[in-house]
Amino acid sequence: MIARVIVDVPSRQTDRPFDYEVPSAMSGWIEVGSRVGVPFGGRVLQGFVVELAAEAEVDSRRLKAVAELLDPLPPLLPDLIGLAKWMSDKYCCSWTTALQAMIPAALKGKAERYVSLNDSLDEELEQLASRLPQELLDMLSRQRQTKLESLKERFPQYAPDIKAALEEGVLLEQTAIRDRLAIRKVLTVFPPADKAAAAEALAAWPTKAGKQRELLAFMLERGEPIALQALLAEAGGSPASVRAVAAKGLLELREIEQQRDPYASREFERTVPLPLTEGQQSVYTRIADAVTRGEPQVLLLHGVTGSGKTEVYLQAIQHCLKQGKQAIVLVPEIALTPQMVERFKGRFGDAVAVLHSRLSNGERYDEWRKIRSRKVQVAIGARSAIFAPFERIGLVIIDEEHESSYKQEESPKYHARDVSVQRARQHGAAVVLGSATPSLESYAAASRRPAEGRESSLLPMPDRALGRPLPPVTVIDMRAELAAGNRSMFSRTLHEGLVQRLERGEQTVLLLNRRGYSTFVMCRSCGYTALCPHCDISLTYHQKSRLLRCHYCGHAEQAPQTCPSCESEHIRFFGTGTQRVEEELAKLFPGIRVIRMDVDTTTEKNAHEKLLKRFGDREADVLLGTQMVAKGLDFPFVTLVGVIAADTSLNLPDFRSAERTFQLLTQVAGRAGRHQLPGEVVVQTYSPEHYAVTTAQKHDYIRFVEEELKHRGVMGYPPYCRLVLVTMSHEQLALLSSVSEQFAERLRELAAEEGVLGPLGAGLPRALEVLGPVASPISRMKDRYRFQCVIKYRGNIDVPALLRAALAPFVAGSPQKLVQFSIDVDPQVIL
DNA sequence: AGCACGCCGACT
DNA sequence: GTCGGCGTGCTC
Repeated sequence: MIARVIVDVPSRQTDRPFDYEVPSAMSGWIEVGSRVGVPFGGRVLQGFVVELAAEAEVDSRRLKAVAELLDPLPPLLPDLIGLAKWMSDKYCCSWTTALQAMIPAALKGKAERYVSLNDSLDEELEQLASRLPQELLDMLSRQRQTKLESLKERFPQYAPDIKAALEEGVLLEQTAIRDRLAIRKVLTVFPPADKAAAAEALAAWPTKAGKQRELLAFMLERGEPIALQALLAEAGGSPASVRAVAAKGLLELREIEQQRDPYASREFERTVPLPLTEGQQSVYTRIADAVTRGEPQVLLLHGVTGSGKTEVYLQAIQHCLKQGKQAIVLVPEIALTPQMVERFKGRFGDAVAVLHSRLSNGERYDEWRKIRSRKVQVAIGARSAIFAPFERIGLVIIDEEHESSYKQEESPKYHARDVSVQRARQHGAAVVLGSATPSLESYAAASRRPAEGRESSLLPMPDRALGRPLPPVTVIDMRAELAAGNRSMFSRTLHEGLVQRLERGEQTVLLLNRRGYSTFVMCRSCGYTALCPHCDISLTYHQKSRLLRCHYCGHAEQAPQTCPSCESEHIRFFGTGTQRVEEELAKLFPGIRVIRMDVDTTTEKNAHEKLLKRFGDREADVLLGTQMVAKGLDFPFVTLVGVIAADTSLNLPDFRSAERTFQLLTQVAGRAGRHQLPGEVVVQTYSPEHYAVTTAQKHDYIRFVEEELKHRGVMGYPPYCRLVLVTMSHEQLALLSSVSEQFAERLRELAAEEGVLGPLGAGLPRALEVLGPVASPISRMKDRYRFQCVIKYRGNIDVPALLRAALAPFVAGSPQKLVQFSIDVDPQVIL
């Protein structure tokens, strides 16, 4: 039998299956989706079996055999192998890059090379002693297999001799793929087996080594095993002292396996389905129907904030499970709060696996294994949870489908929404896109007139579940505030609102639209700003470490005391916008309790959750933060939401800036007055007449869409066309400039040959434009200059194929001289 | 990505 | 004359 394998080399030339003989011992085990180690170009690499065949396509003399099978249960399933191929076609990445995105980091094995003595060659071995140090030979005879890497590390000067001995065959080399991480082990200290002897030893303990004595006494007292770390924390002492006691045979120290379950210590109160409102019921029926029928369908659930979308999801999933199928729920990373997890665990208990970036690699691996081993039927997680290895998916839910975090910024630059639709197609599953502010793309797709005899795929839920009205939104023109002599960052209305909440003991959420604010350094005398020496971008000031850091390349330097340019002392560090707001709040409202949530305060593990819990327990009056306070929070005592500056995101030169602003305002407004107490929203802006602001004020999504569609149509942006962003980079500006011109020219030629080159505005059903090349918004990064082309097209054009053809002349050559191309299909930001 | 093969400059 | 630079091409 032949296995066709995609090897883990992400290059264009190796982006195809290679044939391998399957050894008979593995034949029952190897399947499509198996992870294997295969010999490839003189070394062993990890790869995935993408096909099994009876006959090889290459000459049998060239055929090699699979070296090892890495998992008893294939980590991938045939449908995922196919999905990866689809992704590599659509997003112009290699097949292996797409495959890698589907497995937990723990399974990204690397080949390790081992060395051992060739025992069959006695004479030569003796001769070896003259060339290699005794210590090295001892090491080899002691352990049967020694890592080549560690040998090279310990005996760097003998590297050539080792290499020669390997070539002669006196030393043998084996390769094996080692996973990055296996089952977790914890060093644990066990109390003495022979208590009496230990007690005796303790009594007769010499005056020296008092710490060891203490440790032993502690363990005798305790009588149960304890993790080494915990022992040191409780009883003091060092690992060395524990080892010393263990060496005397009075304690035992060994590793024990530990199961990682991030939620193991938590009890989740079971909940039962709530009665649905009329609006929820009809939406539920449509979804349940689609799941039952098993036809792939995409439904857009447009429900206002607080309309009870989650309850509909929960009951739809329940229906899906009853059909014997599995369900995947995608949420934006930031929204996967304990509140959210609790709702799913509360309804489905142990049938849920939770996958999010806050888990350690090991925890994520264990959650993933629950899915693969069929122990759970529901997976909830961020973007990559769409690759959960379920075999029979009935329902995929994408909550807050408009969120930009569903697009992966690194290769493979996939959009989880599009991947979901493709995966659902393979399974006959329904996809439910849920949002209070659907993306224009999804809304346009869903509101197209349904095919004959079909119902619309747009499911509106215009009413709030608890019957609370949407909160009134007051828009404050900050220009008028200034004219009236108010130079504070709080308008009089917002100030008054805060005073009232403090008096009544209610809570306020303050949103700072962080874009536009930054943490840069500027000299007030000469205007100098600190820039990264490797990237064309200002450095970010980190208050904690007093360092200036580059966001893109990691460069860090001391923050200067005086201006490096004019030596003035008027150099200012503009802290995060939230810090400034916090200071202002403290000044205006002495004694106010503020919880600030931004990148600075949420870096450590679970910080996000702890802060929210404190706010939920009413330990603070104000929750102040960036975008992260706008999403999915539900606190009954929040009656005021203030947006400090609505328009910072409006003025960005990106075609989605109005949409982003509308979404943000609508989302954050939805945080107010969700329960018994009525809420109110104050939006401060310098552009009160902008349609993104006025429509958000009226909670009028439809009106916003109409207005925004007009603009998109005029400017030629999605959903009227599709975009591909090609970014090219190189150290040498001149070379980059010439290559990028040639590439754009070649692309236009190829498009012309296909008969599709032409302006989008001419009303042709198929048209493609190539804009640029121009310098990228960040024109230099990590010492490489960056140019970009934007491709706009409409109609059924195989753009990836065109791109591949246009790239062909530029992929050969030495890596140093090669211009790097990065292709982003359906980019979120082009600026 | 590595690694071998192959054709032109500065050395014993 | 040779060692080594890295351009080119292949890996089942």
